[in-house]
Amino acid sequence: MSPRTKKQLKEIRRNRKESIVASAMKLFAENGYQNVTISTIAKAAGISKGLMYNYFDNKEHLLKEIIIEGIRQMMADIDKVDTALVTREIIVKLIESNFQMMKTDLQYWQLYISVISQPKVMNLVKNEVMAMIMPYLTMISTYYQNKGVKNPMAHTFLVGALMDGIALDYAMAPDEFPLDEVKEIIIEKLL
Amino acid sequence: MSPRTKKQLKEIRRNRKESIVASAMKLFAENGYQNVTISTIAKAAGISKGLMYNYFDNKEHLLKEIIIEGIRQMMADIDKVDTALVTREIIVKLIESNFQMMKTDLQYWQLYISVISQPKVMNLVKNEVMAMIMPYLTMISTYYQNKGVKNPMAHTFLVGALMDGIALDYAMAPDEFPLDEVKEIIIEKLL
Amino acid sequence: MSPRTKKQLKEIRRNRKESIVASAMKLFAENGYQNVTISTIAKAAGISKGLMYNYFDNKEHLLKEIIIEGIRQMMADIDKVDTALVTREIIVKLIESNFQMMKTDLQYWQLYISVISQPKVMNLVKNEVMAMIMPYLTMISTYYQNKGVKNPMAHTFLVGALMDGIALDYAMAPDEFPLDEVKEIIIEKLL
Amino acid sequence: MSPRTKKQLKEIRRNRKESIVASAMKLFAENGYQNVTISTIAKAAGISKGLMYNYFDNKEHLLKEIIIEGIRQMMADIDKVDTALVTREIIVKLIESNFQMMKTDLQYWQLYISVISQPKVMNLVKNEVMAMIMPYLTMISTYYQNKGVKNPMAHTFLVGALMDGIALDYAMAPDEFPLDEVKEIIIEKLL
DNA sequence: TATGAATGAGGCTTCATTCAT
DNA sequence: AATGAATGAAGCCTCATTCAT
Repeated sequence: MSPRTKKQLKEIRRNRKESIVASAMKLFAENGYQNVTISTIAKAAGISKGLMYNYFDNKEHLLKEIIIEGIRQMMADIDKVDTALVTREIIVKLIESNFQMMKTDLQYWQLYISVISQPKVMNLVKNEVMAMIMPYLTMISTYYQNKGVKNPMAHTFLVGALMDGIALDYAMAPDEFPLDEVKEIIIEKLL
Repeated sequence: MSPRTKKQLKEIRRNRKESIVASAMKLFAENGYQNVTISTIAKAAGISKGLMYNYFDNKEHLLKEIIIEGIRQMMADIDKVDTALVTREIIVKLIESNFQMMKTDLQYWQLYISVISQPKVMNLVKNEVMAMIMPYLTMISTYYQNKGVKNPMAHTFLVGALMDGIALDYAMAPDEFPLDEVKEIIIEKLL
Repeated sequence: MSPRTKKQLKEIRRNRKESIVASAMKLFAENGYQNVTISTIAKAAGISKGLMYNYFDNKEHLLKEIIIEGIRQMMADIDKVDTALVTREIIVKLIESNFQMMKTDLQYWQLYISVISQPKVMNLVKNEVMAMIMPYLTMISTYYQNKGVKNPMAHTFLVGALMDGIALDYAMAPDEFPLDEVKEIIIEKLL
Repeated sequence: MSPRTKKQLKEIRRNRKESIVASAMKLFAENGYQNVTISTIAKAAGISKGLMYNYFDNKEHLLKEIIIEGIRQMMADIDKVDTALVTREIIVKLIESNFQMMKTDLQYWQLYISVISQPKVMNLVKNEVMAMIMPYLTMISTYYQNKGVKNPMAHTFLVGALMDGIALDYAMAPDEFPLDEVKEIIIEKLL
């Protein structure tokens, strides 16, 4: 029998990788990075432990790739927002995008929260996360500056913390948290 | 030497337990629950590994007690706030208390955050945490009700999430986060 | 294309095998048997991991073949020495051949030494090695006998040990070991 | 029951450590460092895998300690040789000491050989081994200098290599190697 | 013949927990 | 009550070998 073609192999690898990432993301989000073993992920993905290392160098890299992949996907959404202008309208859109993503990608947000709340784990992906967040923080900061508030930086930190806190609480009890109403209050009172 | 009285023994036990909890809390907060060994805690508390199990059934129970003890201590501070009335003044005091505690007990907050952000771990202490937090959430809710806002519950959730988010971000970078300015904005725009 | 003749196929196999052996010998010598993976060898030989097993039953057999092949090659050189006569001149030539090979095939000597110094591994190739070395030991022994020394066998062992020791030390630090001067001393004092 | 006294504990540790070192030395010597697992050593020493790490930081440290301990013990013997003078008599004694040790501590020599012949392993203990050997090499070098040979360094290297080679061959087949006769030849022809 | 995905045993190490003293 | 030696179950990772294609 002849060996599989390059295309076939690529397809196999893509599928496997996706299934590993999906399993890992779910497990990491539910239990925290440190409480999930490679063995568990492998089992959840229906493959052997050893094969994990055919796709990821090690556990850390797996986490990193998941975080980065998540960022990339969400960016694809947010990037429809025009980052050049910083009108109130744009900022509102940004916030709304963020809320929308929390609903859509709950699991990813759970993971994100579980990562940033554990310094040891956060350090693994700090750079990537920062690179992702920075442009938006800059936009918000600019917005408050233009608006002429006394303390634009503090406003920015507040909004950032608020979004983190909402993610945290929403992820903890998605059915109870009144995401939309909270969003309205933010838009009304803080922007 | 005459044998120690029961009372003395009890006193020793209490002191020792406190010293274990103190050591463990510090270590957990600094390094994360998973990265601290029983051995390390014992050394820090000046006792042997084996003796630890004379005071705590296992590592998980130790964590539980620490979380609960931490909340109790913080509540003791807050309790000086009069919970019967819900004037704006009182709520401001409540918020200020909270910010004060973040500064004072940074380490504990770090631990608290890292715990609640992991669903599986959170479940271990959910009931206790909820029971202790509830009265304050009720106060805030009542306050917004009295104030006549359209959506008191959502406001309450927002304030709760905000405090969590601030704790999270402040714990992550205490030197950069403008705690006091943020507090002022909250009082001004959200209360 | 017409199907390759049996002869051609055999030729391909032979070449491939040689290329595997060459790659493996180099890698084993540089890194030690245990520190080289089948995967690495395959890559170095420009073939796939799976195909390796078409040429060698397993890693151990590969080592065995390498050792034996190495000895065969070196013997081929030595064999130009006339083993029928055992004049001093011939023995000197033998020793000089040996020194020459250490320089030329340093890598192989390193491997050889690392193999024979581990009893369990040595046993894998003991017979082959012995069979190939024996004739030369016999020559040396005969030489000392003819020379009328009191203890020809001991002299032979000494020379054998000396050659092994030189290989060992020279392989360990080829730049520092004064191979030529040492050779001169041997010829002068021991032959 | 009261806990064991410091003295008792020390005794326990000393015994255990000795038994581990003995098992490990034997196994390392017979199979080579890389072919012996911690698990095997533990089993041979009659203890659990985990306990190994109560006595040695890791496998490398275990090897190091064994090598160093072996060196220390042999030094204790050799050091009776007066290293200040370098008369022929002294050098002869040195060589004889060395031969004596090969007989007495065969296992250790086997280990030594298996270590120096594998670069990767040798690097772990290079410094310690060099420190051990250096003084004697210096003595020998001085001896040949005093004797006025043309090439004292080469003579020293030769003797060093010879001792290594003898250790190698003797360790490989202790019953066949004519240790004493070889020694006599060395003394007669090389000193 | 040829490929590389896939397996699974096994290696090193850590650590919560137990237990003899 | 107190100690720390001892255990054993994992955890991460590697790699020789197999197998579907």
